[in-house]
Amino acid sequence: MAQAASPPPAVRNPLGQSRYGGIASALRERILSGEWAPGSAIPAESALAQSYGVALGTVRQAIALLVEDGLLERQQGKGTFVSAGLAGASMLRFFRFRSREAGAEAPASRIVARRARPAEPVERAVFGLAPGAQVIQLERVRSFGTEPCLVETVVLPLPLFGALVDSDPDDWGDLLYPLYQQRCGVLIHQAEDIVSFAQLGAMQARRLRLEAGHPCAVVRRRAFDRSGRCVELRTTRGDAFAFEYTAHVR
Amino acid sequence: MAQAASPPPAVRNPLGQSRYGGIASALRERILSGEWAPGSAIPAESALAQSYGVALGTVRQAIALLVEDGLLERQQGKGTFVSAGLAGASMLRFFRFRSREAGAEAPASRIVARRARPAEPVERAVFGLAPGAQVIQLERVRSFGTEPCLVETVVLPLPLFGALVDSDPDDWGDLLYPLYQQRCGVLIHQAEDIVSFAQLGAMQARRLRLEAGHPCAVVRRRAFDRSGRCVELRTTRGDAFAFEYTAHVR
DNA sequence: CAGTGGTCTAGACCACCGC
DNA sequence: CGGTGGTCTAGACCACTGG
Repeated sequence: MAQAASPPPAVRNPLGQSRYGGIASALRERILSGEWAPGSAIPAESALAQSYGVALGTVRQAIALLVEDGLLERQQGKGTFVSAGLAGASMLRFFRFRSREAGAEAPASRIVARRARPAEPVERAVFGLAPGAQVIQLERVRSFGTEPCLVETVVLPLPLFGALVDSDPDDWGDLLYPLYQQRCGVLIHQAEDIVSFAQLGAMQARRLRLEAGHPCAVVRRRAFDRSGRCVELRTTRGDAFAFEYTAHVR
Repeated sequence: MAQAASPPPAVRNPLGQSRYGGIASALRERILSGEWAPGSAIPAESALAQSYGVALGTVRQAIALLVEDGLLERQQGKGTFVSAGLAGASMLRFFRFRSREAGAEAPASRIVARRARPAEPVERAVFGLAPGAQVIQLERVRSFGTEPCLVETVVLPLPLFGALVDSDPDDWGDLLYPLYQQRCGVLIHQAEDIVSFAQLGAMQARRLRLEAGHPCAVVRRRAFDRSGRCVELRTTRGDAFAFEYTAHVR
């Protein structure tokens, strides 16, 4: 019995879904809607249990689902917090450059090109864009000190990232993901990388101060926001001999 | 039932560990000891709860831990089963060769060398071997049809894999992990891969029908059994330009 | 200290499976 | 149908965090 008073806030559960599943969905929507900012705490389990009219354990199962999704994080004795998303320089995990000693790890970033253009069919598909929609394409060089180490091509769907068109890239800082969040309200939540090897083209080689045809590691990334939409396509290239990637299998 | 009365079977919990943690450890030991064969069912949750003298929910939490570890698998309405370990061509789940479309089939395997030798210091360390202990080293070529695509060097601690010394490699089949399990009772449970880039040596190049110095992708794998011991070191090399590796980021 | 999440209990009923 | 895991309840106490 018990759904308590009468209408618990928008949880229609017995539709093929468990009650905690319904509560998880409801919480997910409230998180994505921005009701609780990333990094802030959601109400206590006991409060949620009461407001949804369920037992504590049920709300705990709902939260467990969202924790597994990476949307929430628990902290014993403190509370349950909205995840702050993928932080900084995750791309550098893949590359080991000798400039590893110094404390300041993130290499500097320089935008060398930016333009808007019509989305290609593949891009329309992954971004879910209508025919005729546009994308922003960025070319970017990352360097340790005076030494360039990575070149990147970044493609973003225009409707979402329009704020980037009008601002000065020199003000963007070294990391894109925090920029996405602050300027465009887009929080990168997870990504899929495909690693392969190729040879540098003339332009890329010049930017990296290597010869054309030099072996390079290529990381093609699709990045997703918290709702699972793909919101960024990125291709990163760097010296193959400086590349190393660690993965855990099951 | 039985053990109920007073002393639950060997669960010393209030020592920094939760009760379900203690039960999980106890179950882990019983699984690793072979009390229940891989693929078979463990006792029902209710039976375990009774025999350990705890509530159902507690045993469920213990089982959840082992499921997360990959040691157990639940099946609704049927039971909880001991995991059968990393199945067949797990190596190829994560990297593949573009020359092959749709081909989910494992490439054929040919052992081209096998010898026992003293373990090097690094190997003694990762395998936990005593000074003077030996290892088996295998050289292996994997091919699609008549076309070789991968060369592998596999190093195994001898005490565990002695059964492989006396048998004929032609009888081994294309996959090593099932062989380990059937001949040596070793079940590979998880692994760590390190991907990097190098150039082929003369011998490797000849086996792959490429020129020496040709760019190659290198995957160094450490594989672990269910108790977390490292039981295999493997280095796989193949044409860098046919290589592709997929990884999920958080 | 009060508030949070973490652990645990002893029940109940449901959904699924195989016979 | 009986047995399994899956969901849910309404309590209780513990361990950690912060003021």
